[in-house]
Amino acid sequence: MTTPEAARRQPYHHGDLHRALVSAGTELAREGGPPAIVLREAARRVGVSPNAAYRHFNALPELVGAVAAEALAALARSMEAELARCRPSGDAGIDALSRLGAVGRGYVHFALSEPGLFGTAFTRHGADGPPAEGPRGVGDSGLNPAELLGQALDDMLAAGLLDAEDRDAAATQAWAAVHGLSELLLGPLGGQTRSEREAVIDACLDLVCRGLLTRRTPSEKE
Amino acid sequence: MTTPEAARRQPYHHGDLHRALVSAGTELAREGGPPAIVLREAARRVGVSPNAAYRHFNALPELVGAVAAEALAALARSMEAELARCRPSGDAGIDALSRLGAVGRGYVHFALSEPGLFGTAFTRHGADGPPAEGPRGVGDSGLNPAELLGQALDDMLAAGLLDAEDRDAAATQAWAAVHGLSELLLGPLGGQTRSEREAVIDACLDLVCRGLLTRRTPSEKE
DNA sequence: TGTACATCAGTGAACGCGCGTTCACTGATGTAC
DNA sequence: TGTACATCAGTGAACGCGCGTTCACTGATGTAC
Repeated sequence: MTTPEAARRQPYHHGDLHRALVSAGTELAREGGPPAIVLREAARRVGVSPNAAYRHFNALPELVGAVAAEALAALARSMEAELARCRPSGDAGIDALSRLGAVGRGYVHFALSEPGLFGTAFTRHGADGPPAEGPRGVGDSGLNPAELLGQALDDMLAAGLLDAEDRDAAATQAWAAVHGLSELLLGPLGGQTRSEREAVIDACLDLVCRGLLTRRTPSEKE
Repeated sequence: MTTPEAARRQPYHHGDLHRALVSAGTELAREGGPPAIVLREAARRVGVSPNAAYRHFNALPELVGAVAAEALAALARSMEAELARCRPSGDAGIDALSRLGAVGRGYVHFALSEPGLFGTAFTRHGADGPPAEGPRGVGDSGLNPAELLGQALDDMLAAGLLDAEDRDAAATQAWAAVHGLSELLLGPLGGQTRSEREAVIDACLDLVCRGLLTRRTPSEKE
């Protein structure tokens, strides 16, 4: 009476092929970085013919763009996870600094644990198409990585540790430091032990904090 | 009597095909980064059949490795050019800091002016083969980029601006900062004017210097 | 409640492309005698 | 000074591969009446 289970395993309509293809593409990116995002292989993994993808994406770059957004979201979640480990100390300044450090650690840890996705998040060959509908690349907090950093810097502003006019420059410099450290640890500086890496990360975050703090205009030191 | 010029334009033996292929590969990398380094296209540009390359390279990754060394050398030369603009002030400390800044500026300027080569210099998929014969990736001074940075840090040591025990960490942190800034300016922070970029670069180098200087153990402040 | 039909979401086959690499070969070079 | 011959550095043709993309198509869905 009933159709054999084996025969109905693959219904003609997939249901949510768009999402499935993005997931498969994300898995490919995780395994081999941006160049591994291949339309035919994504379709193969989903169990669908290659051309079916063209119902959901105009062309490959659009899929790559969607995967990049997914990678950015994963990065944001890694930063949020590190932020969640911060315990309030009662001192606004100490808390702001520890949150800034958490943001940076979450960033570098993500790069080290998911190098393929990390590379994809900042690929320069994503979808040059539409500017995306709705928020993209955001974590559970609804903020993307850049916004999470911005929030930490706002905390420092509120705590009086940073001048408002230095905020944007501080964002660039902090981002550059953790991004460069990530790339270096994945490349020319690879092959360190876990504890060596943690020490290097801490030292780097420390340098950024000291650099930001010593920028304060002397007249405002309290 | 003489063979027509047109007929002898392409002698059977090229003369220095190895070097010619590396040059062509470098040009490809300049135009499109690591993925643009394609054996067949390099041979095409040199005017030779694709398989001729196999007299000089075991396989593609070996050519990529040779191009990466070329890219590192170009990076070293950019750093040397910036170093050459430093004029001695008479004060060893000021000179050391200005040389450190020059190293960093040369690095970032190279990334911005030759993004394809910059990406190739640090590609993680070079020749996994022999460890290279003789010095590779060195500039006119005979030093590679990492060694040029090391030299600048040694100057700071000599000037009493840096503790010996902090040297290696300082190298990592300075490298990370300029490397990350380079990637950011080429990617998510692209589209700035020339003067905006220079200001960002100066601010970033400034942060690194202040971060390094404030690390000195208080007891040794003179 | 039933049915015709527009629309949607897939399939199967094929296209042209450029790639890395290998085969058997040939033209040029240089060295021993 | 001349010549045989080993060696070197190229050629031409072909291989198999996997890719992005397009074509005409068909099976499933849902809606108007």
